[in-house]
Amino acid sequence: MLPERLKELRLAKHLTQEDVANFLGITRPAYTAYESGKRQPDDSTKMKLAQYYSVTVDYLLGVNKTPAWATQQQVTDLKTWLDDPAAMDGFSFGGAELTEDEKDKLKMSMTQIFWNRLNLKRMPINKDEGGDNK
Amino acid sequence: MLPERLKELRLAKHLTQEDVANFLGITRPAYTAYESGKRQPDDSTKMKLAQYYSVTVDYLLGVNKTPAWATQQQVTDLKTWLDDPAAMDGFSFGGAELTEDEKDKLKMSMTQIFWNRLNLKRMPINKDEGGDNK
DNA sequence: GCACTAAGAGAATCTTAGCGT
DNA sequence: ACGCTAAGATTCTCTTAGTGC
Repeated sequence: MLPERLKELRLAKHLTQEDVANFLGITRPAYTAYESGKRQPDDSTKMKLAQYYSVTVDYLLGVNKTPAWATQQQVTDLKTWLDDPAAMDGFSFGGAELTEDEKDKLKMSMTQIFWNRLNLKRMPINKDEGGDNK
Repeated sequence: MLPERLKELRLAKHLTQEDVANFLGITRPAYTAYESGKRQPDDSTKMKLAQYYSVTVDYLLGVNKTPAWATQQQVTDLKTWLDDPAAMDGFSFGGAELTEDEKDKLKMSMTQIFWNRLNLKRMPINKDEGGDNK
C-alpha cells in the first residue's frame, strides 16, 4: 500500500524520484526501492514524507482501509454520512473555512474513528485472566 | 516518543508486556525492546498496535507534536479553539454523540490539519528547476 | 535524463538463555 | 510473576556500479 501512495503523491506534484530522494537525503535507488516495495523507509523518513505531502502516516501505510469484518450496511452508512454536505457545513477552523483537501483529511480521520468504534463493540479489550497454568 | 506511548497505553489498559507480546505474536524481550527504545517494530506491528489501542499510527510516532517553527500566538490560537466546547458541540456521528476519547482523536487530527495548513503557507511545494548543471 | 537491478558492506532485528526485582 | 540484558544467527537496508528506455 505504501508504494502506491508514494508514487501517487509524487506524480501529483510532478516530482521525479530524484527530487524526493534529494529531499530525504538518500540516493535514487534507495527511494526507488520504496516505490517498488522492496524496502521500507524508517519512521523518521516516513514522517518526513507525510509532512512533505501534508498527509498522515496512517494514510501512507493505508490504515484507513475498510476492515475485513465490515458489513455492507456499515460501509453504506459511513459513505452516506461522509458524503452529506451538511456533515462539515459551517465547520470553520479558527475563522477560516476548510479546503477540500482538509475536508478529505478530516473525513479520513472520521472514517478511522468510525471503524474503531465498531471494532471496540466487537472486540472489547479484556485482560486474559485465565492462563494455561495447570 | 513511541516507547512512551506504548507504555502509557499499555498501563492504561492494565496489561503486562507479555500480554501485548502474545497479541503481537512475538516474544517478551522483543516487545520490551520497543518500550526501551532499543528496537522499532515494523509497519505491520505498528498498525496492529494502533488498532489494538484504537489510536492512529501518527499518535504512536508522536507526529502530532507542536512544530519547532510555531509561534506562541499560533499555539494559543489552536488551544483556544480546541478547548472551546462549542467546537464539537452538536457534532454527531451517524446519530450517536462522540465520546471523549473520540473527541480527543478528532482534536488530534484537527491539530495536524492546523499545523499542515500553516506549514503549507510557509513552505509551498515547488519543484527545484534550477539544478547545479553549470 | 529517468527509472530499475545486482552485489557487497553495514546495521538492525528476533529468539534463546540468563539475571534482578 | 514481571521486566531487563547478552550473545548468536537471521534478515533487512544503503551505497556504488551498471543496464534499458
